[in-house]
Amino acid sequence: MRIMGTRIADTIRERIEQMIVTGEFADGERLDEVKLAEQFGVSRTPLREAFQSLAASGLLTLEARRGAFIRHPDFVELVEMFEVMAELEAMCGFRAARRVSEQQMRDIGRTIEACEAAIAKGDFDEYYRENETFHHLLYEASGNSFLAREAARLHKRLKPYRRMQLRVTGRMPQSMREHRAIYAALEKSDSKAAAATLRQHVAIQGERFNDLMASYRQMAPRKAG
Amino acid sequence: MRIMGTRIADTIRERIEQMIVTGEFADGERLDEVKLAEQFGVSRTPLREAFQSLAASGLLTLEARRGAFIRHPDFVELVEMFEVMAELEAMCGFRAARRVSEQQMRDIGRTIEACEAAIAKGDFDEYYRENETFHHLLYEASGNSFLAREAARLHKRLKPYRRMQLRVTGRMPQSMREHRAIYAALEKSDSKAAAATLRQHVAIQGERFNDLMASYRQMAPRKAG
DNA sequence: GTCAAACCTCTTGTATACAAGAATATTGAA
DNA sequence: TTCAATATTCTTGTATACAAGAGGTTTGAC
Repeated sequence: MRIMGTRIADTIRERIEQMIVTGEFADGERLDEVKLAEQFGVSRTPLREAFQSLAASGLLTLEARRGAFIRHPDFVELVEMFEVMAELEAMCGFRAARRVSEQQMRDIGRTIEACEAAIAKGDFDEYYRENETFHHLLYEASGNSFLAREAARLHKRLKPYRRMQLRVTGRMPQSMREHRAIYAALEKSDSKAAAATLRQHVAIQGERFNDLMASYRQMAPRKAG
Repeated sequence: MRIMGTRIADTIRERIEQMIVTGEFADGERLDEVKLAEQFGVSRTPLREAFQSLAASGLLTLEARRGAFIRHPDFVELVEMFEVMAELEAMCGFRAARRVSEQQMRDIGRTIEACEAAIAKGDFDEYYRENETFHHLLYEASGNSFLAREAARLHKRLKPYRRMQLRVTGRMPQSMREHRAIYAALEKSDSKAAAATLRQHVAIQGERFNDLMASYRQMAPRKAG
């Protein structure tokens, strides 16, 4: 990809995006243009461009003549989004099973081990980072760069809520087993198994559904969902 | 969805979007801010906001300090995009087979007939519109509003290229048979059949691959693909 | 005391002015 | 003539000024 010259608007966009995905804003919160501009030491112009861009990615909502709002998806929409995410990841896995290179397999193997090591250490932030790398490697391994970008985009958008899920105890060992199963499926070039395992890994169903719902109510008590 | 007050930026966005998806701009063309602003009778500000929004949707590319460019996907990327589109539509079909309402089935049936009537009349524009409605109804029938939005988004982005495909002769009867098959699968609540037929219907493979490639070379001769 | 209407303030939307980087033309030398 | 360096022009990026709508507040009537 082409290296872009430094535009303030782009910098601002990334900073705000970071703030959003780390859950810095509450649901329904309005992002004050003048306050943020002041805070970043820029004018409203680049800030508004950043808003536009973020809104198009779905990270915030622009309401005409009312402003930019953080609108967490309601519970139903969140489940819908995870449903699509699961399918995109399954699609990546399906294709990756046939196309993944040896180098990519080594990289994926390494992140799996890093995830397990992080859990052993109890370092959740590191687990989180490594897990993210694991999934991004899978997207790339699909061999479909458009698919990889779209998957990464939705992955980012779900970030605050995935984090929420991870807080739930007891899921880690299961998650680790799934990582291993995905790896095995890729190694055997078993497209269907890779897809099915990934779909299972990401999907919100069974116990995980209840876990998510519980965390969700805690995080966004205003909405019924 | 909330009705938004009239913002010039939004209007401009839609007008430019329309121009893009109807293929009004050539590949690599730069969209001149001042010229367009003049043409629309507005200042550069709302125009630039529209650019940001369009860029985020992938309809144009912003290059820092160089401007907004129409960058048609190269052939490989186009095939990748259709691959994802096929999967999204399959996903919609899979879910729709279980969830579609009777009213929705009637609407879908009507668009199928309208498509066939349009072909009989040789009215390609009308066929095109009705076909678009057919697919949008399917997205909605999936029961997953997020999926429906994402599918519609990609559908829009592929619009110029789908049109290209349709010019190829002889595909229409096959396409019509597929519409009927999709309808039948939905009627039987056969998720797998609905998914498979839709995937087949949208995917670029076999003869269709060659057709697309031929049209593509004609449309965008600069790129090798 | 409550409701409604007018007014005021605050925020967003748009236009314009200014700054800075790209692209291009021009000039000079080899 | 060709290449390179510099100057000029043109376009984008950012800041600021201005316009207009939304929300809240105050005032008045019932």
